[in-house]
Amino acid sequence: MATAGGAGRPEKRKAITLAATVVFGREGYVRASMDAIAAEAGVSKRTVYNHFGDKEALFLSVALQNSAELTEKIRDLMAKYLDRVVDLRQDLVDFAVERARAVLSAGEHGALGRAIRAEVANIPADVLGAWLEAGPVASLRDLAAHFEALSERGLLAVEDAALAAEQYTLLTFHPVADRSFWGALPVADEEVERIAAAGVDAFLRIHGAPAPAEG
Amino acid sequence: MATAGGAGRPEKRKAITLAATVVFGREGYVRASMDAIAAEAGVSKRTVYNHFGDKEALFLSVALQNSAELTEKIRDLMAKYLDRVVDLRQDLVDFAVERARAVLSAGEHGALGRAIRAEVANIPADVLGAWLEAGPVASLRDLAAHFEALSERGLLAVEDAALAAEQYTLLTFHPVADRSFWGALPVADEEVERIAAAGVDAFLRIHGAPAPAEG
DNA sequence: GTCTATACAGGGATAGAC
DNA sequence: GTCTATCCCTGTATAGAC
Repeated sequence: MATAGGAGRPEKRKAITLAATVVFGREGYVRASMDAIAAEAGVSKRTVYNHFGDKEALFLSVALQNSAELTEKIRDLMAKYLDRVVDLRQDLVDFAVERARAVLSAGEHGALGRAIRAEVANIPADVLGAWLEAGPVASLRDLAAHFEALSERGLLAVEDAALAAEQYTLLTFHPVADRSFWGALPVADEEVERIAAAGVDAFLRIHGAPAPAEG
Repeated sequence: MATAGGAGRPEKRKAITLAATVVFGREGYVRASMDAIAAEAGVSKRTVYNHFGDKEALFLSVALQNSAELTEKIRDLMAKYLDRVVDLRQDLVDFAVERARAVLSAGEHGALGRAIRAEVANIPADVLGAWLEAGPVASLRDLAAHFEALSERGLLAVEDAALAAEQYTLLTFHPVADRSFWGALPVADEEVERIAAAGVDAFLRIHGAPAPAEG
């Protein structure tokens, strides 16, 4: 018997993964059909089952992969905006805007995250834990590390870096996630920018370094 | 032909509404079956169709009703904690805790909200607008009015009351909503309290009134 | 030996008929 | 209130093709 998640043409496997990400993201877990995923991937349904066993295993597999990819993408954004900071406020705003775009972009990574959140009650606890660890928790830790570094440089006055990272996310990302229902509906670019700016201003009131004495 | 949403024994209608709220909240829209709702209500499936037309109309009907009820409940909590404030910080913390409980309580109102959020892409724009207006938007407006009043009393220093209301919600409610996935998973009481306290502290750093000069 | 194509068994859903 | 028509989905089986 073919092993679920076992071998096969890696090319096909990749096509299935991508198709499943798209279809699960668009339709949600229950509405998505294995027929539609096979069609989207351009392979036969049997091939999907040979590679992934059953629908649930396929979903969980692409969920974990998606989570890791998104974390990597966000890590790149942090490196771009938070490593060599010159204008802290502007960099925090730009990072917020780009992260919201990356996570909540309609067609891409964000959509699957929404499907996972909708199915959370039906996901085994250990898989959910792995998804969290590879995704949101990892990003939070990365951001906390950056805030700690910025604090040591005197650009922030952060006591609890993990708390600060969460509050930055709450103030700059969640308003967009909320308005768009985690990417299901579009949000105008200008609104994302406005939200980011207001969120960063609030964040700096909580955790900003006191202005350096002049003269 | 029986009018969808028309007459019928109001007793039965109420039982169906309650049953639909429970089953949709527990299973989500797609998984919930009209059989299960009829059984939960203790009526025949035919009666359900006579009262509400079809599955989607039933869902949208209970969604709107649930949204309005939850708003009313939160309004009561605001009256309890934010009308006659003596210890502002404590009252803000208590309100945050109780609101999180009310909205995210596993079995009750919160569960249906999660189902609605999961189905947002399949809900007609006008119904979604009505749901928002009766629910989250109304609560935000109520909270902003309270913050304005507190500001006039000198207990807060709020410039933009709507923004302050949103930030309070972001800092005290969203961390719980996020951890519990909008009520799908339990969150320990102590954690809710810890989050509320940390959120209120951050909120007061943004919008708190400067300490009155003593002596 | 993996993939395609198709057909099919079994279950469950909505919605309507009687 | 039961019963049923119709449809769709998952997962398997049965063929043949590269």
